[in-house]
Amino acid sequence: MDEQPRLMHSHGVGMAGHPGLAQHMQDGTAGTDGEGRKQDIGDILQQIMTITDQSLDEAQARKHALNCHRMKPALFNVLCEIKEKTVLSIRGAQEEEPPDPQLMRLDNMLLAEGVAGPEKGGGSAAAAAAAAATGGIGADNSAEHSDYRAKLSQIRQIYHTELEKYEQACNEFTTHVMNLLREQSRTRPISPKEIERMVSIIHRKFSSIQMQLKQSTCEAVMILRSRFLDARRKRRNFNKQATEILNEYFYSHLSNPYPSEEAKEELAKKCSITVSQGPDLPSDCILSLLLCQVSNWFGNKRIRYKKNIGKFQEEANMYAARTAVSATSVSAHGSQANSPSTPNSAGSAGSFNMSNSGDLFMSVQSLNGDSYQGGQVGANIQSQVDTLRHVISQTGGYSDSLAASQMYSPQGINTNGGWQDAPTPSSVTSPTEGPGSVHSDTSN
DNA sequence: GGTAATGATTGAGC
DNA sequence: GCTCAATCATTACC
Repeated sequence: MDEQPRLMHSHGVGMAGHPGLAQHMQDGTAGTDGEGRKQDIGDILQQIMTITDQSLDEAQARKHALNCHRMKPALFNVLCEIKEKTVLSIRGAQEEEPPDPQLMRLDNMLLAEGVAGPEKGGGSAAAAAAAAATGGIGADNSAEHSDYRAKLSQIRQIYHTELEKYEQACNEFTTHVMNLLREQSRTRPISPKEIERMVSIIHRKFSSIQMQLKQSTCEAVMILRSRFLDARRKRRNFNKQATEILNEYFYSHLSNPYPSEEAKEELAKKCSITVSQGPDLPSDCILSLLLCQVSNWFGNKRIRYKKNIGKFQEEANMYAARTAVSATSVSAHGSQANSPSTPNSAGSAGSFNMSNSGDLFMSVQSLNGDSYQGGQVGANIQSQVDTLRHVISQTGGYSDSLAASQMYSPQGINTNGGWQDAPTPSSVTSPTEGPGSVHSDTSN
């Protein structure tokens, strides 16, 4: 063994910091040749101090030599003594810490957003809500929805990749440190508890890194969310088709442009509002948003129409004419008996007047006995009645005295500024009401 | 850039 | 809870 002589004749190292070792030397446990032993110990310590500077093979050999050194037990005892003293200072640091509330919050959020935990279309509700809010009536929302999901999925992927990396690195490092400590336990006193403690320290360090990752991920999700959800005011105009459908309904129900929940739903579907939603979407949430859009539209329309009827006249004419045409075709193919206000009626209504109009409404009611939502026939009749009202009001042949103009302009709007036909059955009154009063043909 | 149109929001009233 | 009215904020058009 070449190492032995080198160990024995290395330069000395001061022992001032190791009184325990001096004690060993004094009490003769390390031999009788005090100076020589001192030199030995100095050499050993020097070897230990410089071991990291050496190559791996060299260090390995040196380590082996040190382990086999006859002074090793003495050094080990000294180290044990030192440890006895220092271990007191680190005692108490082993108490288990309660779970970090911030970490719990982050975990919960990531779980709620679908970033952490099993992938089940997490965040799709938010995406759908965002898409519905921003895209609104039209086909764009599904695109936005998928865009949101794609980005969320990207975040999720990055998060999991990084998390995996951290965990792997943590495990590797822990294993490495454990091996190192076990190895070192041959030359210095290391208890399994200490190894355990070291492992927990490493885990804490890595978990703090993980927390940073979680925090960054949460921030990314929040930014993504806000970009979609805060865009609620970033409105988009409904597409032309949707607007036409809504307008058609509005002008064909001008006397009572208050669609019921079912009608709104129907309109939403008609307008292709139905979001192309995944199987995991909460449809009730989407539906309520879409219905809200329809309600908003009608609310805006009613007010704006009422405020400036003249401005909407042309539009009203157009839709009225369109409805009349469609009603004609419907009645041509349908039962005449069921359509008292078919275009034929309209044609004969060249001499349409208010009283007739009132009678007509009553007959419509007696026929249908329901609101416009009551059924297809009722809806057709209602549309035709409203159309007739409008067409009549627009025909120049009528004198100013003709109440039709009062009916249409503003259509069904009472002196209080509201549509006279409150959607309550009680609003259906005697046909002998005064001129200008519009009987509710759409009583709910 | 100015302006009209329009979807959304808000607060009051019922 | 719904509607109205006012308003905001954005878009579309010139």
